[in-house]
Amino acid sequence: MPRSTRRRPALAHPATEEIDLFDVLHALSDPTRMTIVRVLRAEPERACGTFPVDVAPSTLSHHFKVLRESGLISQREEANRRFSALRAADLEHRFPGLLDTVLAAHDRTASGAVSGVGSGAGAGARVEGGEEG
Amino acid sequence: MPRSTRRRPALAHPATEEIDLFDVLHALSDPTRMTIVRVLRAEPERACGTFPVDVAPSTLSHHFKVLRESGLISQREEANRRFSALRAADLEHRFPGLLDTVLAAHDRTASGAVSGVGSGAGAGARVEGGEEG
DNA sequence: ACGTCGCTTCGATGGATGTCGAACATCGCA
DNA sequence: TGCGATGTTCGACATCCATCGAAGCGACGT
Repeated sequence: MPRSTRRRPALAHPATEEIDLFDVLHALSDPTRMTIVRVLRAEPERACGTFPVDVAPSTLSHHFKVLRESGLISQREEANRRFSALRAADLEHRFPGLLDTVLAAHDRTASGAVSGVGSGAGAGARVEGGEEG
Repeated sequence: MPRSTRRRPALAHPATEEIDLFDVLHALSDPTRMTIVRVLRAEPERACGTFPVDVAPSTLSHHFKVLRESGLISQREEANRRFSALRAADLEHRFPGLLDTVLAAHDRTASGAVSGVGSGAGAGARVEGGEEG
């Protein structure tokens, strides 16, 4: 048995045509998850623990699961790290313009919120999502 | 005191600039409310009880309240009837293209679900599309 | 080998949510 | 004035949801 990176059940992602609009809207209606999506939109990939959100690891894991099962993100395992990426192309194919428009709407609301995205100084930097609990 | 059509506290609507994206997304993430919005998009105004949804009157009232407080619809009282209308212009002003894009996404998923609601508006309000990797 | 790191799963918890039925208020009509 | 239509509010209820802490598991460094 290969002891490689495949012990746990392979991460389940919905196919592009299976992506449900209500799931997407629901996933996007949470500030923490919106922050994650926004960060992911500025970077091709990122490890789970490096997002500028202020929640417990278990909570973060839950949010990633919601995002993944909604089809918004994909996750890839590498060693003991899990990298997430926005399924921008799939989303664009399934719901043209949706992601851009929603993200633009959020930008308009909280303009210039995601600090340090792309600079690698994300850990510790807080964004606008996370204190509403 | 004129005991005319203003006994109940006037219906509270958020100002255009007060409309919250998360409230809108959450309101739209419910199938019943999505149906209401879709119907309203094809008609300028409609009485509450005339929507093709299959829920109890009290439940419907709840959904209208959610929609109104999210800023998606406005409600006007006339006699003992309450007419609802989509705040399309306000939404467009606040979040350009959002409503059209979300509705188009839903049309794409379940085309022809709402009886009598033919896709009326919705053409080309797309914002800067095309960017994914 | 042992401990640490990264992340998940489990169990619990408090709050929000969708749903209903019953009761209430307003208006129009006979 | 009484009744039916329209729609709301209230109370109840089951479910979902975001959150946390504790425990577990695989990978890696010392």
